[in-house]
Amino acid sequence: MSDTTLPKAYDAASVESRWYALWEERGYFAPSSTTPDASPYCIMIPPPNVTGSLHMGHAFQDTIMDALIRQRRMRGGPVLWQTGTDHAGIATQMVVERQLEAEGSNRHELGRALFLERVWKWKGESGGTIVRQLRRLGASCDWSRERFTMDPELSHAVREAFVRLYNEGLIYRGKRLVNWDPVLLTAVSDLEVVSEEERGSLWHLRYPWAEGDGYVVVATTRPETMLGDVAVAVHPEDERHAHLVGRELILPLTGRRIPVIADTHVDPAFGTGCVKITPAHDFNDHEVGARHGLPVINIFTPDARINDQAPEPYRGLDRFVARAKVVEDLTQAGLLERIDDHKLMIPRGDRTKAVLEPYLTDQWFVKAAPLAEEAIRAVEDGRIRFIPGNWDKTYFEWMRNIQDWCISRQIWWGHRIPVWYGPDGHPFVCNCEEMVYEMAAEHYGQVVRLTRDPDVLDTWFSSALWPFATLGWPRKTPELARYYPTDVLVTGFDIIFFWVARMIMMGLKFTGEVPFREVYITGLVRDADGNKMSKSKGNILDPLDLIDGIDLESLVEKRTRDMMQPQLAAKVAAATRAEFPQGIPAFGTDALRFAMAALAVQGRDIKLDLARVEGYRNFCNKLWNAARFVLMNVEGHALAGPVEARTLPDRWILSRLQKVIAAMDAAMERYRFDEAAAGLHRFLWGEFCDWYLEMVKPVLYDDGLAEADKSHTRRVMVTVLESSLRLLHPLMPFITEELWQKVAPLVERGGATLMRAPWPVVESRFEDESLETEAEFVMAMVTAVRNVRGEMDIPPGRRLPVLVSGEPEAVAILRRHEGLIAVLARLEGWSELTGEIPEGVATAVLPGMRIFIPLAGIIDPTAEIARLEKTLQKLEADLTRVTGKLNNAGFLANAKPEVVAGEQAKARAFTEKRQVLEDALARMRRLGEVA
RNA sequence: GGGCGGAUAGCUCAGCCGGGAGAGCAUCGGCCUUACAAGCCGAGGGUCACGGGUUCGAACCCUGUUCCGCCUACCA
Repeated sequence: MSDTTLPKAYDAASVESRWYALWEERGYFAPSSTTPDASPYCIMIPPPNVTGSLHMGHAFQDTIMDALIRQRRMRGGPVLWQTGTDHAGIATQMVVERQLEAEGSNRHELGRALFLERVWKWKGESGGTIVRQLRRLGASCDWSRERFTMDPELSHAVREAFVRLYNEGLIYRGKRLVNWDPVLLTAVSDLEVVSEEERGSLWHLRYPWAEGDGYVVVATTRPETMLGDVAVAVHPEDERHAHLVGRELILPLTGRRIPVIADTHVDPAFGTGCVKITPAHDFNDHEVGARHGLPVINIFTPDARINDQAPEPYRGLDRFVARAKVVEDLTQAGLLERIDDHKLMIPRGDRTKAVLEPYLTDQWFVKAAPLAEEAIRAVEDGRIRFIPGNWDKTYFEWMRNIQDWCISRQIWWGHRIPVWYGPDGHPFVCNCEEMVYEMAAEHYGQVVRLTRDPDVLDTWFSSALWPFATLGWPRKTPELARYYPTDVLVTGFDIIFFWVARMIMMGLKFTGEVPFREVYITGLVRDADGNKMSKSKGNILDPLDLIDGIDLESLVEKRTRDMMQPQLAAKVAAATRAEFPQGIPAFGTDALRFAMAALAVQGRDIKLDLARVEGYRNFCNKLWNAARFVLMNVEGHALAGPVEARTLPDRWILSRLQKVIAAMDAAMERYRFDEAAAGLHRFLWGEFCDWYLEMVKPVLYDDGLAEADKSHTRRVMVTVLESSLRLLHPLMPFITEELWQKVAPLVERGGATLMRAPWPVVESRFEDESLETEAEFVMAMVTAVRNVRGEMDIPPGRRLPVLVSGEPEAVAILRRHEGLIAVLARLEGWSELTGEIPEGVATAVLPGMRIFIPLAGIIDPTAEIARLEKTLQKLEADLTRVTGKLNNAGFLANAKPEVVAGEQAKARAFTEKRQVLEDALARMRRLGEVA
């Protein structure tokens, strides 16, 4: 097969497999600059979970990042797409713990060191998956700079950040109520709590007076916590209860005397207006207790069993068992007033789904408010811009009410907190383990044993440093100087608080600058029904399965494997069989990427429509065949020198190309990837293929035409294709590279890779507005004839003669391009109408021109009458609307002059067209009667 | 409770600064026209959720309502 011959159909798999490895091998992903004064451009990838695998959200966001990166790279500046992975503390630890459980072991049996060894081993085994998948997407990130959040360099940055914040008093340790996961046995931050409404009960309990008869009724959704009650509160202005304040109650089951206190926290309108106060197990109660100097009685063990603070019968019981027993015992004692059904928000851990408990423990916190101040300002004054813009409201809302951030986790996989305690518990905080002993020796005047804090840091603490830590911070590296602040962050709204806000706080704190100038917030990728994709729903799609295709059985097996809730497997399997009876065909990476871009509408989630992906696979094939056509038609021919457009098609397509380049630039600038994709699709398919290549055929196939003229057309044809490939490359890297390698050398543009070819720029000398108008008229003429042909069911092969009459300019255009029009409309010939309109013609009307197609003998008068009536009907509606406007004095007085003129022109054209159609209709009716 | 977003063709979605409602898919009709049947040429299909307002003119601006989604919040 020669260089310029392509297979008949595009085969994504064979093309894609060739290019990525070569790009990577040759170092094309690393920053380099072809244009010395071009400014640097940098995007930090949101590091995916190192042991995770690629999902649709990654495919979506990575496509967008890669498109931005590839475009900027082609523009010539140094471009860095910093990549890497995250250690995902809790998630990864849980996976390994589950493995141990399956082996009948657990992490405590193994011990910390061996357990960590085991996690590292798991990271080594499964850690390659997601980066391999990222490569399949064509992501052109700089693998030579790949980072992992637990790399020594990054760990050093994490410790450094901790030490600096600690020394400034922005990190502190304190005994606080935190959200406690009794399954995982660790504290989690507010953000890791997912609260959802669940059905529960509201128990109304009677607390008897210590002195005298009677009781107070309090309501609770967690009766077991009454064992830790220390007071009952009423609102200070609640007249019903004012006289009770200061009296004492006997807390049932414990016998403890507890006071009635007054606090504004109580909502007098709710329930009885009396609230039980449990400072150790409720965030609000904790504050109330603190205000009133009440004791804090913790009744739970870390795994949420009742501890020894509670009466003997309850000790050791699980919280829910204890709940049942408390309720039963109160019932026995006649102290249960009633039970109401009640909907309430249940806080669960986002990983374990366990019901969390407010729990009193020693934890490390970041004092967030001072950091938030500057972070708020950065968005207010525009140093950081959210796209779409209204996300800043979400950001401000959270930032202005920010709570201190609990950063310590009682797990093992993560950055260990750089704090050591002396024999008396004095903390030594230091980035370096050796130095900390010197610090301690100095403090105590002798060498002492130190114990390191056992906890690790919240994963997001290290993620917050990602933009600068990956560039070498705290060292002052050239990379940091060059690429920081980075240009744009592309991420989902679900991690604005977790990650975006914290990067901004930390970035400003440690570098004095924002970590990125823009934040492009993407929507979520949902399934065809609009549901969030999740393993438990069984509606996950693996991007690679859209790329490579997958048969039904494998898909079912994949979706039902390793399910957290195996009982759902049958349902998932059935749904999968119903949705994909044939499995999923292979669409290829480029088609998937193009679909992602086309669907990337701002501020909206994506419902993934596989038909759309399929459509863009077809687009790949279309492009492939267009290139095939071009190559076939230039093979063996010399191309003319500089581009010189002589013919209407050549001049038209070049002019259109300039507009597409401008539109593409504008769309990418505004992060309107949907517009970018739609614009290229329309141009290449709807204009280049449907019209230009068809218009070129009569030129190339005309034996009477000089070779020199054909040569110019060939040049234009290749030039436009070559430019289009460059424009398309950011969205469809593989097919464009493959084709460009064959096409570009023909116009002396070849190079080692399209990745580093220059980005197209508008050449205004090719723009030609009036020529475009003329071309549009030509196309309208062709369409008009085709329309008649289609409606009349005249075989496409049948050549038709036409008669025209019209304004001289219109006829002149027809005359100038008669050959072209004849081929495209399959005309036998044309002549200007002189005299009467013959009988039995079909009529088409264009601005300034009437076209009559003699169809005597083959025309069906009934069909033509119907066609004309239909056209007329539409026209009448248009005309009524337009004349309505023109008869409106208000419109004439207020509308802009050009709008009025436009309406007047429309009215004239519509009136003229109506006349022609009415005449045609009359003639056809006569013919119908004769027949 | 507060905030944000959505409702446009059968489906998925565009519609920019207010000025003749669009695309892809699906449907219908005709085509193996020598790049492409993963294709070509045509066609049909819309009470722009509903009510009011502003305006000469509203899918678009204002307002109210309904429905759907998401985020957020301390009602025991």
